[in-house]
Parts: sequence; C-alpha cells; structure tokens
Amino acid sequence: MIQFKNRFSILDKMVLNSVQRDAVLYTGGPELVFAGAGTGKTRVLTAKIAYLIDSGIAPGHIFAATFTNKAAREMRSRVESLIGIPVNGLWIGTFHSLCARILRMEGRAISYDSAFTIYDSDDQLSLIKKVLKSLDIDDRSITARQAAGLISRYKNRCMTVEEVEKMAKGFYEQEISRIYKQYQKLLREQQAMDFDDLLSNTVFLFRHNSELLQRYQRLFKYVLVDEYQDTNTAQFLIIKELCALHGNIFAVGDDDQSIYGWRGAQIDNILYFENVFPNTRVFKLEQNYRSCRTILNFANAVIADNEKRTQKQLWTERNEGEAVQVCRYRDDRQEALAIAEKITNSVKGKIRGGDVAVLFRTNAQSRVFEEAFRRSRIPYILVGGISFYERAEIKDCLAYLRLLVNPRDDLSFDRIYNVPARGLGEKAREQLADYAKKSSLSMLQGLLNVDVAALGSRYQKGFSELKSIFELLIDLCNNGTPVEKILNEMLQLTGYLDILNKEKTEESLGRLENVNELLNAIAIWSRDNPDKKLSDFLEEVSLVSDIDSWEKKENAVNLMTLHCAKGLEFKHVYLVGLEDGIIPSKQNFDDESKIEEERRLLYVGITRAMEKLECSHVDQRWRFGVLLPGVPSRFLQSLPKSYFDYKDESISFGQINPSVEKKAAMRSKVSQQVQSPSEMPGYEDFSQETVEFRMGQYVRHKSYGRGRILSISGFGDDMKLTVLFNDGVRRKLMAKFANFEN
DNA sequence: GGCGTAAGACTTTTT
DNA sequence: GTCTTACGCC
Repeated sequence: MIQFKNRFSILDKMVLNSVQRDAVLYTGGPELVFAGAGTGKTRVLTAKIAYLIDSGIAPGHIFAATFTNKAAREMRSRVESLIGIPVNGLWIGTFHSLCARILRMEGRAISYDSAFTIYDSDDQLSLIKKVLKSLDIDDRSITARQAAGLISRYKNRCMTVEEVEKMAKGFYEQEISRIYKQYQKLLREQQAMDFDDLLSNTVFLFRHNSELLQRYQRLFKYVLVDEYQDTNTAQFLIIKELCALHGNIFAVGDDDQSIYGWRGAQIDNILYFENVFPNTRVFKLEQNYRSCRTILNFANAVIADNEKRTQKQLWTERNEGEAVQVCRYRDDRQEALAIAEKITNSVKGKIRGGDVAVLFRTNAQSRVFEEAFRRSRIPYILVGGISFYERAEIKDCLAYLRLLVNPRDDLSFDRIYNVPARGLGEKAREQLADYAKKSSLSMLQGLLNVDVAALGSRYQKGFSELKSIFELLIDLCNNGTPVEKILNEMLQLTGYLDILNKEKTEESLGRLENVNELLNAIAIWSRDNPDKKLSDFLEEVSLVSDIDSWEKKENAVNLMTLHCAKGLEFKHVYLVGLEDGIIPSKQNFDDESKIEEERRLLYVGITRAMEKLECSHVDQRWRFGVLLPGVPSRFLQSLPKSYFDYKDESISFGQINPSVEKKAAMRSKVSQQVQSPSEMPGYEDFSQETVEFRMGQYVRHKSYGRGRILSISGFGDDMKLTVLFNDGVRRKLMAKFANFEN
C-alpha cells in the first residue's frame, strides 16, 4: 500500500481549480480526466506526477506516456522544478520510445538483441517493395503503400502473422498476409523493427512471458497516459497489462480532440474506459483558460454537430473578445497575400509574429504562404514537411552508422554499398547476396568474411574498398571513438566529402552544409550525453517528430498542419483552406465517422486561438498545376451565422482590405512608430534570406559570369534558381549559396 | 554501370 | 507544380 502524506506541500506550489485539485489528489484506482481544450490538462498531469513522487513513489516506478517527445521533455522539467530535485529514473516519453526502451532490455525473449534498428516509414516502404519483388507480386496489383497501410493496421491491433494467415479470405487478403509474413521475417533477420513493431512487439513480449510481465507490473506502480483519445489498440493493451495488478491508471484526454483514427487510434478507448477499468472515477475539466468567449462559443457550436462524443460544454471567465471572422477569398494566392497583410498590420501593434499561427489541413498548402510571407518580409517557421533526417545525404550517413551498430541491417547496406559510387551495381550486389545467403550471413557480415576476389574481378576493387572502410570503422567503434569522429572518418574514407566538395554545384554545397550540421548535432549530443552510445543517438533520431524540434520564435509566424498544432496555443490563429474536399478531406467523404474526425480536427484548430480567429475559404485553388473550384466547408455552412462575421473579400481587387489598412495606419500614427520591415526587431530570425529574385533578372556569378534567371522554384533555404549563363549553359543553383556579385 | 531525360503519380494527416 | 521511376544512351 502506498502512503500518501504531505498532501498539500506540492499542491500549494501549483494554482489548481477545485476539479483539477480533486483529480490530482484522487488515488483510489482507475481515474479518467476529460480535459477539454485549454482546461489545464498539462498542469494536472504535471501536478499528478509531482504529487505521486512527493508522496513517496520513486520516479522509477512511474510510467508516463505522452504524445510527443517535446511534451515529455517539458513535463519532466516542470516536475523537476516543482519538487526541486532531478527525476532521472522517471519513465516518461512517447509510447514508442518507452517501448523501445523495454524492448532493448528484454528483446531477447522474442529473438531481438538490444542493438536492433528502428525503421522509419521510408525504410518500411523500401523493405516492402523488396518483399513484393521477392514474392513476385506486381506492384500494380498491390502497391507497397497499400500493403504497408494494411500491415500497419494488423500490427496496431496486435494481430500476428499466424492470426492474419488464418483469417485471410480471398485472393487479396491472402496476398497481403503473404507479404506480412515475409516482411516480418526480413525484419527479424535484419534485427529491425518498424514503428508499429515497437508497440506490438511489446504486447507480444508481455503476452508470452508472464514472469517478465509481472516484473513490469510490479515496477510500474502508477501508469499515466496523456492524450488518451489517441491511443491505439496496441497501446491500450500495453496499459491494460501494466496496471492489471493495481489498477493505478491515470488517463487524461479529450474525445473531441481525437484526430489520429487514420493511424489506428481508437476513440472508443476513451469512450468505454469505464467499462474496461471498473470503478473508474471520472473528472471533467470544462473551464477553459485559453480562449475568449466568441472563440469558445464558435468551437462549441462546431463540435456540437458530432454524434459520437461525451456530453460536455466548455466555459470561460474570459472576456467576450472580437467576433470570429470567416472570410471568402478568390483563390489561395489572394488568401495568402491578404493574410500576410493582416499579419503585417498586427505586428505593428503589440502582437509579435510568434503569437500568430496559420494552420492548414495539408502540408502542400504551406507553399503559397511561404511565398506571400517572403514577399511581405514576414519571418516565419514552417513545422513539418521534409525533415532534416529524411534528407538523402543524412540518411546515407545514418545508414553507415546504423550498420556499425547492427551489421545485419541489409536495408541500410543496400542504401550505401554504392554510395558514393564505387562501381558496384545490381549485378555486384547479387554476387555478394549469393555468398551471404549460402553462409547464412547478412550482407555486411558476408562482405567482411568473403574473399573479395571470389565476387568477380570486375567488382573486386569496389568491394575491397568497401570492406576495408568498414573494417576501419568497426575498429574505431570498438575503441570507443566519439561518434562524430567515426562519422567524419567515414566521410573521408569513402570520399563522400571529396565528391561533394569537388562538385561545386550549389546543390552539393547545400548537402555539404547538411552533413556538417549532422556532425555538429552529433558532437553536441555527445557532449550533452557523455554516457550514451551511438545506438542511443540513432534511436533518438528515429523517434523525433517534427514538432519536437519546434520552438516558438518571438518574431516568426508559425506555419503548420492542424495535426501538428495539437496542444499548442496562439493569440492569433488563421485557419485556412476551409473548403469541402480539404476539410473534410475528400478521401473521408464516404464515412460518417471519418467526417466526425475531420470536424474534430477543425475543432482542434479553432481551440488553439486565444484572442483572434479567422477562418477562410477560397473559390479557386491551385492543385497539380491547375485551378480547381472550391466551396465552403460543410462545417462552416451548417453553423448559424450568429457565431461569426462573414466577409467576402473575393471581390476586392488590387489592395486588399482597405479598412484594416486604414486602421493600422491610424494606429501607427498615434504611437509614432512606423516600422519598416528591415527595422523589424529580431530580423535576424529571418532565415528565409533577404535577397529577392525575379524571373528575368540579370545576375553575375563569380565563376560562371553573367546570366539571366529563367525560373525560380522552392522557397526559403530550398529555393532553387535556373540561370541561363552567357556561355549558353543552363545551371540550377541553390539561391542561398548563389552569392551573386552586383 | 552511370547519367540524363521523359512520363507518370501524386497530396491527407505522423510516431 | 514537384517528386519519383523507367528507359535509353554513353
């Protein structure tokens, strides 16, 4: 029995309302906290952990699952500042990272050793493509993507290969089950797990090793779960097993913010929580501290249209606030330009760029905004898109490092055996693969074992080069050489750096910079984590999300998807592209439960706003290079007009919204400080380059001479220019390295 | 076996 | 409009 004393010492440090306080203090078994948007969910969760530790439960006995690493990091540091001591042993992190930790220690029970590799979705897709080829399945009948989706669904429900095999009906399902079987076999052989495996393998591990399960049941005296509405079946099973003995589960969530159904999340987990955990005590946090009344009413009205939800109504003591605006624009370009202008006017007042967010349904929508912001010289941060660790050159580097930790990772071997090119192609690979298969070795193990001459004289040079590189790197690794030194050595030995250096195209310079950035990141990481190993670094890298590295910058406007925005708040929010087919997404038209999820997504977006909310839709939108017509989202159309002010801005040509302009002009006159963009504070935050290029512009390059810009593509750091030089050669340059002379 | 060009697909959201 | 893949030439 746990003794709870010092009841109030910790609580006194936190300002909690009475429901929050009751939720924190309750320790009588299963507990479910419905925490509406902005009702202080994180505060309660943090207080709960601090309270448990203060009551005598060692941090190492607490298991707390959050939705992002960022949330985990923040929560850990808040708990530490509350109780005043470090909580090193605390198990806090995403489900994926917590499971990875368990699997690294216990994987032997399911034939995985502690050095297994984590495959991201790209790797997963590559491996499935390989499987399709080996099973001779035409990728026009089943695409790798489809197979990946279905396999992921099986795994999310913790269905084993055998179970799927048994229930597969019809040709299609049987084919998928064949793919699943072969895919799992390859993963096992290569000692690799995909994201779903981290969860499902943990379930399988517990399922087949009751002693081990009991050990963890005793270890974790308290289980806390954030964002419970977004848990999938595998996560649910893990939780259920872990608290089967004591029932000490504390789940926090909001069914109205369940937006990951497409990833296997079961909203039923939260809705039927009380059926699964008997004698559950339910708390409902309904007082919202974030948004003003107009916004909250708007949000309540939108979500009220959903059938499948628990009854609740957010309320606030905050002021009425400005009316919610719904704007109609002519097309997405006008939408972006108009919003850029509105933001420009806002930042002339007391609003900073960092207080503002533009939220959209799909990543593709960010482009027009980037363009408009560049034009208006508004600093911005784009969250998501192609992440650093997905870039080809970074994945090459990581593949080398992965192989040093796990030599059985054939997928990584495939990636790099001829990178940089050393004359080894498909034929060469087959030679080595034959040998490896005969000797039951992985590709790299085979290479290290084989007499290279036996693989054919044509490939001897390439293979012996690769072999000696790895022999050297493995030596360094065994000597405990710092990771950045190993990577640096790899870059030198393989000639990767030389090739990039020689190439001198502006694109290669970009790649070079990325590689250097990786070296720096590793060096910093090693310094901060002196007792961690290369394998730890690789794991952290595999499990980072886009939002994990996001930091609010004072002056930079935030651009992100609605999914990314969950859990965040901004003074001003622009919800853009509210058209039927975008939100709700066309692909979810068929199913009412999916429509409800889309409505929740909109609800999540709305409830991010504190003071000002503008929703917008356009008549026409550029997609795939053509203009497509659009109608306002059904979610807007079903709303009584009393909840918002409607503005048709599609009719205004040229200068947009003169009334806003006039007001802003008046305000700046009063305050006597008109800021030109270049004097904007924190302008150095503006990573997006200050130089602007136009099509047709004449430029002079230090080595290529004079030329004319033919086309511009991409934005920010990725902006590329196609320039026709006077020597008649067309060259593609990275704008940020172009360094033109005047 | 490497490199360039052309056709095709593609956009939901992400640990 | 952009990215990936396939194919043909060197």
